[in-house]
Amino acid sequence: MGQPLADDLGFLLSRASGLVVRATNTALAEHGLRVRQYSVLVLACESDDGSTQRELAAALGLDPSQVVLLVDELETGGLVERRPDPADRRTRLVVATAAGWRVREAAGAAADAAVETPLALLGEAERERLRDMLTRIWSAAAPG
Amino acid sequence: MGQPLADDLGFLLSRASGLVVRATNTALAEHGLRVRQYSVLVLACESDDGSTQRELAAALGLDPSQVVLLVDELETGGLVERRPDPADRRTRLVVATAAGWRVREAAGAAADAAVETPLALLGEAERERLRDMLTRIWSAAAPG
DNA sequence: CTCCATCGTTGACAACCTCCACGATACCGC
DNA sequence: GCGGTATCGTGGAGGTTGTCAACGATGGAG
Repeated sequence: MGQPLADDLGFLLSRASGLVVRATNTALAEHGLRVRQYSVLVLACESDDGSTQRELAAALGLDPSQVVLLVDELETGGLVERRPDPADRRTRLVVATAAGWRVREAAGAAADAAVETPLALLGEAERERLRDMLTRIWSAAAPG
Repeated sequence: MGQPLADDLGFLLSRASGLVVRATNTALAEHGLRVRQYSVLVLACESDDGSTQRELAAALGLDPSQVVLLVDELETGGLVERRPDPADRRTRLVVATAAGWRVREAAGAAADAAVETPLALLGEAERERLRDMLTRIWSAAAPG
């Protein structure tokens, strides 16, 4: 990390991230979700035939043991269910329920609105550029 | 948070942040520091006449109660000291010691090297642009 | 002098991260 | 088939972080 802390990308990254996560968390609280749970729910909605918990962990950058609890909570809330994988009896496929889809939609809107404040100074072109850079940071260090 | 999770800036931000923080943490471990402590140390080095813990908390985006422990640990390690503020007996000015400067320099080099991997795909011009955007995200929501 | 704001500090509690271990299952070489 | 090895989900331990509410001490305004 170079000279002024204000120029350190790692620091700026984590500070901005903390800010956005905090805003999102309070917005999601009305829907009974935290960001992590919401992320899992969204991923579950995205794959029609379900996702392995290992896949979820890899996509989220989390330890698989964390995903267990998140899916537990979502399953308890009836937003997601674990189905047996017909091709591999070790894995459980996580799929969103109808209720999960509804909550995901409402929570997504709330989260979008909440993030609008911190991102207010960025135009759509810049956001796209930011997305691209953040994705490349991930791909530069992730094994896939 | 819009449709695909991979396009969600909040998610991308926290995932990239986690990645970089993890890499930095392991690099700083050799110097007996964690990122948070390192951040405080750098800020302490930046201000000649010392910083209030409240100022540190605001700059870092942390709760003041967290700063207490971080400064405690740095002080125990002899990297930083709390001086009485001649102008205000409530506050304690945090300043880096000579040892603190040395460790900051070595740790900074290690951290720089560690972050190089995840940032490998970004050129210097892009990094500058990223810095600018992250700073604007912060300033859009921070009360200062 | 009184009332109120601010500073550092402490404590409690939840969330998160990291790592290790286990049983169950799959896969590969033979 | 069979045996060794790898992978999956899960659980637990221990440390770090985030959030919030208090407290005593001090400063500042009226």
